[in-house]
Amino acid sequence: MSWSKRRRGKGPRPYHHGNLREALVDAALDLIAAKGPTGFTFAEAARTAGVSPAAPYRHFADRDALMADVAQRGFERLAADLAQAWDEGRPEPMRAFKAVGHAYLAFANAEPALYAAMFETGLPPDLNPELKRASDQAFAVLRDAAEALTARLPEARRPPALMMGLHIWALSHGIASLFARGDEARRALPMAPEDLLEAGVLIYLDGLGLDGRSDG
Amino acid sequence: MSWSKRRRGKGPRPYHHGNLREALVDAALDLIAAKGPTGFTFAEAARTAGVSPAAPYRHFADRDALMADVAQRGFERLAADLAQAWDEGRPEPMRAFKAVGHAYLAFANAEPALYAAMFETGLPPDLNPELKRASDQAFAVLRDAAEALTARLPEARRPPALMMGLHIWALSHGIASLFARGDEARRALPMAPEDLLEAGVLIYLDGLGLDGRSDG
DNA sequence: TGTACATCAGTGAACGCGCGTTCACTGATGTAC
DNA sequence: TGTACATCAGTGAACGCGCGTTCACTGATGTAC
Repeated sequence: MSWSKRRRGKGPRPYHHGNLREALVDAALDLIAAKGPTGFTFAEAARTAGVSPAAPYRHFADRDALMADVAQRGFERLAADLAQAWDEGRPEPMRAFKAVGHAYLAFANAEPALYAAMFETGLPPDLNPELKRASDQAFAVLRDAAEALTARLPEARRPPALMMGLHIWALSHGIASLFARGDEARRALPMAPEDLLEAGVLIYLDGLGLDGRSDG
Repeated sequence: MSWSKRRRGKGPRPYHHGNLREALVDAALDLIAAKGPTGFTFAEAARTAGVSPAAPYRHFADRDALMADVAQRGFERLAADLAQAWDEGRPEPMRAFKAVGHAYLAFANAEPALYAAMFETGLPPDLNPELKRASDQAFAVLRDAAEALTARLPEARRPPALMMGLHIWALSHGIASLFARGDEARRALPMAPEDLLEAGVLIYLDGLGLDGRSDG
């Protein structure tokens, strides 16, 4: 319940809600958390936000539009979290890179509702330009980090940063969606997902000829 | 449409369907392919199978039970495909291991409906014992293959086969669910998903000290 | 080979329900003067 | 400061619809004798 503040007033609800768009997004997040990204209706989101079933149509064309908005916010948040963890490679690229991995899993675990909206709605990722841009922006952090790390390698043995970014994304997403998700579809794992990811990334970096243990 | 044969007769449908359970599973697969794993109702599956909305209750307690059955069949098929690709490491473990990776992606791509039923229903993976067993059985192939490969390494540098199996599964699943899925939620990729996976696995194996190019 | 009967897998009507969406409306707010 | 009015975000009733599930039923099948 950390994503934003909720209305706390106890008096009669005013005729104008004031921020229904945000309230609907919050309602969607609560409902996704409770029943999954496809387990509730547009009317239910309205009810959860405390308005009539017709009210949401002032803000969203339909349920998909609401979900796309939620997914977009998710990618923006993920991009921000990853960028903060990476911090342009400070204080040291290898250490920052590991922080990015942890940030990815932490996001999936802390915000299962957002994560589900981003990856499990079945909506096409380029449904609208804003959604695509937000998604690209999140991936760009991984790609930039990969670029910074591979720059250490002699050009002949330097892998494409795009490919490396995709590998890291796929491994992170695979671990997140199988083992680190915040809902009951999470699979049991005899270790911490973070440790599984870090071990995998270290082995991968070794394979590229980058010493993942170089930061001590 | 490869998963099983369909009724082809054109005459009036007999009172007894004959194999309604199978027909409902087929219907579910068609509907998942068309609308996603949560985009249809129990009644719609009945209609698709050509029976009254009450008929499915003779075979499944509810919609979740039908979906769990579909998922279970999916894991059984995946386990069989992976086992066939691995073929106990023949003719050569490294080559067989790559074949397993390709088989994984081929499955996700060829059977998006099954894949979605397995991983995107939101149902807990241990909803029932048969489902869990089928799922474990599929993973066991990856684990066994990892065990065979790591056995080449001196004991001191030998990673746990369980961990290695999980890494391979997570990377394969990540690539499959982001880039190789058969529906419109697939993300564009500037290369073949198979190549992305193979490159990633090769780098990973290099990192373990296994020469992934050893089979020529 | 024929028949009586048990079993079983379907039917189809029925129920109450919540859905998505539309519509004319109304109450609150902001602003021009 | 007061008032008229445009704008806007909500209401709530209404519609037709398909849902999940239940029920008594019926037609087909298999088997005992």
